[in-house]
Amino acid sequence: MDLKQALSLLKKNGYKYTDKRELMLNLFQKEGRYLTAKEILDYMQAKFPGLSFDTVYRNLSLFERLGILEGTEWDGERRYRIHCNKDHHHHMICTDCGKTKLLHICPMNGILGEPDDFEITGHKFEIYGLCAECNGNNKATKSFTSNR
Amino acid sequence: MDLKQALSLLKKNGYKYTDKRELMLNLFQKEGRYLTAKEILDYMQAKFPGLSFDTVYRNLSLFERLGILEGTEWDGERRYRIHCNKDHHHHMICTDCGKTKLLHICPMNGILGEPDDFEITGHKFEIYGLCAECNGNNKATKSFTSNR
DNA sequence: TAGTAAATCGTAACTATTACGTTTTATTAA
DNA sequence: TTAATAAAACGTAATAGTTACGATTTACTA
Repeated sequence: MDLKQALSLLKKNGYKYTDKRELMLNLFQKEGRYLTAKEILDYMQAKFPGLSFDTVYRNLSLFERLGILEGTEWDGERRYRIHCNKDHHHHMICTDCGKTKLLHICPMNGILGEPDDFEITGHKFEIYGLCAECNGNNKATKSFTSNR
Repeated sequence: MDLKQALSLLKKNGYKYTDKRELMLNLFQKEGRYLTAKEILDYMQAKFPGLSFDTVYRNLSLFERLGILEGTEWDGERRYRIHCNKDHHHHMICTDCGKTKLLHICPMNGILGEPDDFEITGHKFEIYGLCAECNGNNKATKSFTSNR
């Protein structure tokens, strides 16, 4: 998912293209990792000091609904990243910085037939850990690339 | 995990056996499904009107630490169930009532070797859906078995 | 360029969870 | 059996993440 696709998705569904949304999408594009609402707000307030959580959360859920972002949760906090354009995939996730590695395996392939007394609506497979940078306690690598 | 095991685990680690803990463990034992802190509090306040969230949460985290309970999260809420004594397992979970089915497959077996630039610390594989009872919108089945 | 529907602001409310000083209670040992 | 004490629970407040809402601003359209 790149900005052009996101833009046309917004337009197609009758949503407006604002400078806040542009900055937010740019951030996700640039980082390509899972971010928390707080991280997003902090980053965006550098450019838009008055930006509120309402705007961040509203857009996060809109973008997720449109398939621009994909979300998950760990350590009791919801996180989002730009949607990978792959058909169906899972992630290996660094729980420290949110960076991901694509997994090319889906455990659902090993589930033989749906049990007749249970209607499957979804599944989750994620591997958690520490990427090389975070494992080395290199705190500097956790900041936004734009701040380097 | 049954009550006797839980009891000896508490004793062995120097924790007290109180009537609140007994009721709480009984509830998990009897239900055998994922419960939220709120559900637990509601149930227990029938017997102990003054029971506080502090007690519920404190014991939940203690029981999880001791391996008496196992926890997960969905719909933005943390949930716990009595620990299955199986070695390593995953669950198919009814997101409506919290009932589970044991899965005898672990996707980690399909991961060939650990990538050298990522230290794996954990993983999560859960299948979500609706059990037969909840799928039939039979709301009555969602109450505690003790209240039937 | 005016109208309007959506987005944002500023802030409050809500929910889940954690924290803490005080009181009560289970356990241990005299 | 009782006294000592360490843990548990109570009552309540604080915190964190998220959602909600009326008023204002802004992007889009006709």
